[in-house]
Amino acid sequence: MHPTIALLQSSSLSTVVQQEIERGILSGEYPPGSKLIEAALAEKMGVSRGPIREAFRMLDEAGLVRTEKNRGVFVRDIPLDEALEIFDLRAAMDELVGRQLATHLNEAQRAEMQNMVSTMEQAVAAQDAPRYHLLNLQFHDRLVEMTGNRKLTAIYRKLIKELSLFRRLNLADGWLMPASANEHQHIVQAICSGNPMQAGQAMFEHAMESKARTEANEMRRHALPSTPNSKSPLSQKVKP
Amino acid sequence: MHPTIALLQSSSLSTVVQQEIERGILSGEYPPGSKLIEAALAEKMGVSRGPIREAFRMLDEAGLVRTEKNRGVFVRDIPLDEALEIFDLRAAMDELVGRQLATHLNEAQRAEMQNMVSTMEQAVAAQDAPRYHLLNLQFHDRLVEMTGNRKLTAIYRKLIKELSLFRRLNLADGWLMPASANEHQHIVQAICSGNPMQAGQAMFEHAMESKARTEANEMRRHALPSTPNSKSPLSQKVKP
DNA sequence: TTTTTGTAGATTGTTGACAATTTCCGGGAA
DNA sequence: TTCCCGGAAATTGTCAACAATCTACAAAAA
Repeated sequence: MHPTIALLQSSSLSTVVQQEIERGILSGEYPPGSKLIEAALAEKMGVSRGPIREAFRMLDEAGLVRTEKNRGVFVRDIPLDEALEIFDLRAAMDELVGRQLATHLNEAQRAEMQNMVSTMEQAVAAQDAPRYHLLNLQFHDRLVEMTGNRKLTAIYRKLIKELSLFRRLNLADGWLMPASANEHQHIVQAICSGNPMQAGQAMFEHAMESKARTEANEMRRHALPSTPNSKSPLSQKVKP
Repeated sequence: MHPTIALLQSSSLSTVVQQEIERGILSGEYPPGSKLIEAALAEKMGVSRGPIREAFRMLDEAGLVRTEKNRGVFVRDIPLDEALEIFDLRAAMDELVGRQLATHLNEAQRAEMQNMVSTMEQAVAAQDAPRYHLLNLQFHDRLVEMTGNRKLTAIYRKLIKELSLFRRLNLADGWLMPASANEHQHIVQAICSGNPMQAGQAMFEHAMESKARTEANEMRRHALPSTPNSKSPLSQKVKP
């Protein structure tokens, strides 16, 4: 079946609107804290406000926006303490991933893992931080997916999306790339060794390293000036 | 502020409709697989279809219903394999709970935990299985809540709700109550000992016991006759 | 000056109507 | 009988209009 046809059959307007708004949020087009106006989005996407509102309810339940009655919906701004909580939760999930992969891993999966790791090492050698960041996300997402646990995969992805709303995340840790890459190598080794506890511990510690890095970044940033934000025509900054 | 006023300020129709439908689903009024009809629910609750649809989108994202385009929304029926996946995930989360509680636990929390355990032991002594089941849910929910990790708490509760949709869950394990109660005592001991690894392991193993019990129940049930279901005026059974 | 009040505009909350699709059911042919 | 094909009824998808609420700004009072 043609992909476009399949898409139109399975997805109503609410769904594609939801995906489009979600894309805008994750890409930074609608920054955290900004207000999403039903009428403006409806006109931009050429639909009425009904599907927009339904999409808002999905995004709210997914944790990407927050709704205030009679005031509107706003892109969520994850506070530091909540981000740290999410890191703890993700670490526990990653530990489970490591344990399960270590117990049943086939040859194709082993090859795929090592392939991803060497690709990331190339990015490190090329000093390509953005590419490394992307590959890192893909690596961990794929590992979770390889467990075959669909609920685990779904929730893990939700957590990653929420973490991406913690804006102070992505930058300024470029010089830590080699350390992170080494940890990945260690993870793959532990998983392939077939020792669940060791693999789980490697995953857990890697996740906690990521948490510690983020927290340190945040502490350092507390002394720096505030960053100005661009204003999108569809979103207005809410008053501070 | 008066509680009624605060309630009316925070909740729109979509929210109370969502809670009401959710209550109906979890209470079994709308059994898994049954179809939820917009117009019928709208008339029953005295609102138009708009809020009903918005509530449907929330429930869909929460995993309690499934939506098929142009066909309607159905109460989700969790298959056995997905239930087992959820058990694995919950075990990992419970392990995290045990570890965190063991590292920082104050006196009031310790007393509360032991209080809950002895209440449950009374229910065991009284052979009151329904009461024990309720207390068990409260015990684990409270433990998660005591970690202070809001995201963990929210996701844990979502998983519990989904598991309650796995209908073959609640019955026929009455004679295992003493074993479960003993495990609880062991959990509290481990947490109070301040050893994170031991506490985590106790929680993890308790959760996995629950998984094994459920799986064994399901295997046994495979040879039994199918159970007839009552038909609600607002929900129609979908064809098998 | 500072605070309060009132009004106009903007935005969200809700509803009912209409279009599109699916489901149900009866009739006819193999 | 069984299968396949209409057409009616039921149900969902979408939209536009109206009501309720909030926001912003200016005028009036302390």
